[in-house]
Amino acid sequence: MTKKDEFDLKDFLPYLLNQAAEVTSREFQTYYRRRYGMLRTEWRVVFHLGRYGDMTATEICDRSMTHKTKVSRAVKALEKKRFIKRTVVEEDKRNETLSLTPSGRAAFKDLFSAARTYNETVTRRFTAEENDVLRACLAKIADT
Amino acid sequence: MTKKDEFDLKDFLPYLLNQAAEVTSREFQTYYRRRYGMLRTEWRVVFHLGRYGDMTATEICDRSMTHKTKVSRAVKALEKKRFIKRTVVEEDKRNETLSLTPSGRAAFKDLFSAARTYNETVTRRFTAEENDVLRACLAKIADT
DNA sequence: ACATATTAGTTGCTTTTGTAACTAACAAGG
DNA sequence: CCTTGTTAGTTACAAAAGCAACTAATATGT
Repeated sequence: MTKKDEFDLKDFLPYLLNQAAEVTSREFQTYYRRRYGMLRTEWRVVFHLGRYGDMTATEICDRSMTHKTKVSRAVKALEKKRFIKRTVVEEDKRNETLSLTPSGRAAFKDLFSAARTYNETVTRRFTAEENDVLRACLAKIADT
Repeated sequence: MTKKDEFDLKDFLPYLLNQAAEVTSREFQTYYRRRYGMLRTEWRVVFHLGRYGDMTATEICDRSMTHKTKVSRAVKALEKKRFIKRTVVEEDKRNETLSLTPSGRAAFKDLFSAARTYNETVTRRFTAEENDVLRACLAKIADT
């Protein structure tokens, strides 16, 4: 496949990954954008809080490998839209615990199920084994 | 893997794809950035011209699914850096054929081989079959 | 021939991101 | 205590991307 002189964009992983990521992101973003006016990082923050429970911005940064300024801005925007609230941690006032408001929780539930549905439509295009290989490879590439 | 209530970011393809794309792009961009001060779209334009021969901006847009403003700006930047030149097509003066200058060609050669090398280091982490499945899945997702 | 539509490419303006410098709270050693 | 260092998070400024309106050349229908 990677014969010396035939090396091609179709073989080049950074390119392939970008194209695939772009397509799926664009498709899924219509949900959180249209319905809730969220940006990608905002949706990611909401997902973390909804799926894994309250946590600080730094924890979200670590778990999702997202830069803190991105998360900081997402948190600010989500707060303004009343999807999340912050609580300063008394024991260490540098930390703020983030948690979903009722409407944040409702948005999460909706988007969570939309995410699962969307994911299934993509997943259905491949065999079980292909899906396993795909996810394993992606995970391995991602945590370098 | 996708049991109803265990649905997780590790299963969500848009997320996995983004993380993996981000990692590889970041790693590879050090080459074209440091060595030639190129941006991603600029490198992509150079790759197209070097690998597939002279073509117009629109052809590059179509082949790489990149928006024309991005390509337009990349072309402008590459021209300023003397990596490419434009030639208005006499038969239809709306078109301009893009082609690499000697130094553009040199940069392409260098980056092309860096790309192949980088790609091999990623590829080596998987079996031949895994690589086939991975690329096939990504290609299928990308052309939707 | 002429009004209308299409195509290639650019530009201006806005939104988003990246980088680095900053504040505030805490920790730890002398 | 008090200097020094670290950690959480923000903000200011610059780089990049997206979108929509634009010019210029050509094609098309009447």
